[in-house]
Amino acid sequence: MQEPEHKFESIFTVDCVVFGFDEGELKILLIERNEDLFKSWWALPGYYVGQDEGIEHAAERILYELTGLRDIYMEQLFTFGDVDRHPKGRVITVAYFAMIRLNGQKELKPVTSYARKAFWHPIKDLPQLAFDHDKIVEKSLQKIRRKISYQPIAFELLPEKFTLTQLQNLYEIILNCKLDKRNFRKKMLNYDILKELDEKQRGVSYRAAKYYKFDRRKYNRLFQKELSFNK
Amino acid sequence: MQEPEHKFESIFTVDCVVFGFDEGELKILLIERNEDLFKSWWALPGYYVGQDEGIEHAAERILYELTGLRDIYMEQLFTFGDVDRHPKGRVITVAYFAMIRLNGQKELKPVTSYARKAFWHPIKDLPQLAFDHDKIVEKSLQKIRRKISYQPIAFELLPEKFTLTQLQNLYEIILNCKLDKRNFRKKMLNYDILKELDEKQRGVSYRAAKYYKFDRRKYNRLFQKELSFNK
DNA sequence: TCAAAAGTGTTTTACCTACACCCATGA
DNA sequence: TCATGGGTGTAGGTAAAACACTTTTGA
Repeated sequence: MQEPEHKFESIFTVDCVVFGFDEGELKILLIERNEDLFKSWWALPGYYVGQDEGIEHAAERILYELTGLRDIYMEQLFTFGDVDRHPKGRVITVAYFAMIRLNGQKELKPVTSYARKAFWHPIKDLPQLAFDHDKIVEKSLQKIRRKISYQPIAFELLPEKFTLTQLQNLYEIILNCKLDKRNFRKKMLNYDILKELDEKQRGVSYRAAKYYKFDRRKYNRLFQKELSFNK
Repeated sequence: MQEPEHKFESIFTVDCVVFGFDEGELKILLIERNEDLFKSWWALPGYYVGQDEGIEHAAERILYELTGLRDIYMEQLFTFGDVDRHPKGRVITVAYFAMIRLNGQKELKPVTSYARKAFWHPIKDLPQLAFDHDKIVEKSLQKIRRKISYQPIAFELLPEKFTLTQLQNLYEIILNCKLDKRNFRKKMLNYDILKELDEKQRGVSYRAAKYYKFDRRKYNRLFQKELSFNK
């Protein structure tokens, strides 16, 4: 199987597209690079995979180092390996995407030095990105658009308690279209994966909305069914 | 961004899961290895990615070398990089899957020497596979099961002309369940992506079935719509 | 009392499901 | 004429889509 002219070694990395939802906007986490290469450019948080480290582990580690968050919904997205994607040589990157709830906190504190800062950027208004990271972002957007319509990943982005309107806004932003309020509610509540709480919004100058939370147990049951396909 | 203890180089490869449909069975193409490592074991066709070769290109090249086929539907599946997936060191592999029409030909001639032989194996009855290739096969099966229900990739497996019953059989085999004949036909024809041909089966000792072919132009229109999601 | 968002039902339409018999063909 | 698979329609149920007004709250 070896033909030496084809065999070579490559550096490989992971890059993470971390989605958050805040101020009514879908955002992704970018770092400002502190390296000679693409110095001061914005880039996706990414890093070398360790010699004795699984890829998934590397992705989780990087996310932790940048955000202090663990146990986050995370999924492999795609592997980008164009010959010329890295100016200094062949670097193959495995992209992951993650979705986190910001819970109101405005800033995440990186615990590593390999980025000068980490900031949330609205997806609508991204700066120019280093390497082929714009391609990676584009692909991850396609992915969550498709995924949201058959799996309720949107909940990962919302706070523990949320109103149906907040949920609908999020769907509208991800799918980039208006949804009908009554139909949306009917459909969502029909899935029977939301638990209505006793609590209501407070301090709003309009009729207070009920809070709901996501019922992961019920969801798992539903998703089992979804996997068994439609006859 | 560099922290030397994390940076290292890895060999990387592509592996292809090539699906075919023949004798009423879903099959995948396996090679018999001719290397010291896993000698004489069955494995997915895979190979080192070249220094100046894109990953996708490598996948296409390998498929060509093993089957003589080009311009095949092919898609990146997943990247497998467990630390211990290769006994001789860290090898990361990008898996692709492909679907080809066998057109009645029983054998494909590899044009390389890195496999002793290449054979079609029924998916129901696979031999033990080298490395973690069983995991890769499992993942690709999940993928096509899901994909077939929102994209008509099944056509790639059938001959140019096919009967609705052949198409239904293929769906049943991939989805692993019985489908209702009338409902299946109604739904398929409703998609309006099949062209009815004048031709019929010949030489069969029962009522001859009409041949259809896949209308890629109409399909593309449909798929555009599908991508714009449901309000 | 006003502004702003919450909350609520019905009708129409399309699609999914279940189900059984006659037809055409070659042996 | 027989065996084999090809081919067809309908009724009932479920989910999606379209659509507008009343309610609650604080300022």
